[in-house]
This record gives sequence, structure tokens and C-alpha cells, in this order.
Amino acid sequence: MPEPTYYERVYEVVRKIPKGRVSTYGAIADFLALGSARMVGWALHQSLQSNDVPAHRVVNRKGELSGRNHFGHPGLMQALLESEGVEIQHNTVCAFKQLFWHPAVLVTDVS
DNA sequence: TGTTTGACCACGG
DNA sequence: GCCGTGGCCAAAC
Repeated sequence: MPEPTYYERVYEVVRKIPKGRVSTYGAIADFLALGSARMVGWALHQSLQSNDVPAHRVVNRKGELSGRNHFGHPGLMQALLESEGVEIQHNTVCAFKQLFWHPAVLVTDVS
């Protein structure tokens, strides 16, 4: 049945995102070297109802919580991130550049 | 079955 | 540093 779809890849990558870290659609798309960032958004949308994927750790290139509106309730995404120690301001990840995590990078501590 | 949209990004001007 | 355009694949209409 279900062949390895682009979504499955995205799910895997997103699951690998360490807690307290955030990634971007472009980074995932670039890591998979397939499709485009748009598909990542679609995949995450599907993942919300299909898999346990920390989609709240995925934000757009600007570090903005673009999909906060899709979490069922606006603010939920921010709450989850803050719960993980990620500071959010104006629907944007503070020190996003610092918390930015790339799938190709091994899990390392920032401290 | 074809068109349109979609949680976007990179590049060029 | 901002604006416009292209691209990419899949699902919904």
C-alpha cells in the first residue's frame, strides 16, 4: 500500500527535531532535496490528523509561526513552543537564528 | 479531468 | 532591504 510518500519523509525529519529547537520548511525540503517547501506545509497539515508530529517546531523562514492558525486554536502553537523553552514574541521565534536546527546537523546542545 | 490553491523559499532587480 | 516571479507536488473543487 502506501508507498513512501514525500509526507512520510517530512514526518520523520520533523520528529527528529530536538525539543526546544525549531526548523524551517526550506531546511526540510532542502534536506530531502525533493519537492518544495510548500509540500512540507501540506505534509504537516496532514500530519496533524495522521501522526504525532511536533509541527509546532516547524516555522517559516522568517521564524514566524505561520501555521499557528491551523493548530485548532491560535496561540496553541506558541504555547507549545514556550512550553519547550522557546521564547515567542509577536508570533515569531526569538533568537530564531540561534534555535534554528537543520536536519543534516547532528543533535547537539546549545547551552 | 483540468484548474486553482496551499502552514513556502530562493533568486533577481 | 523590499518587491516581483518561478518552481514544486499534492489535494480540493
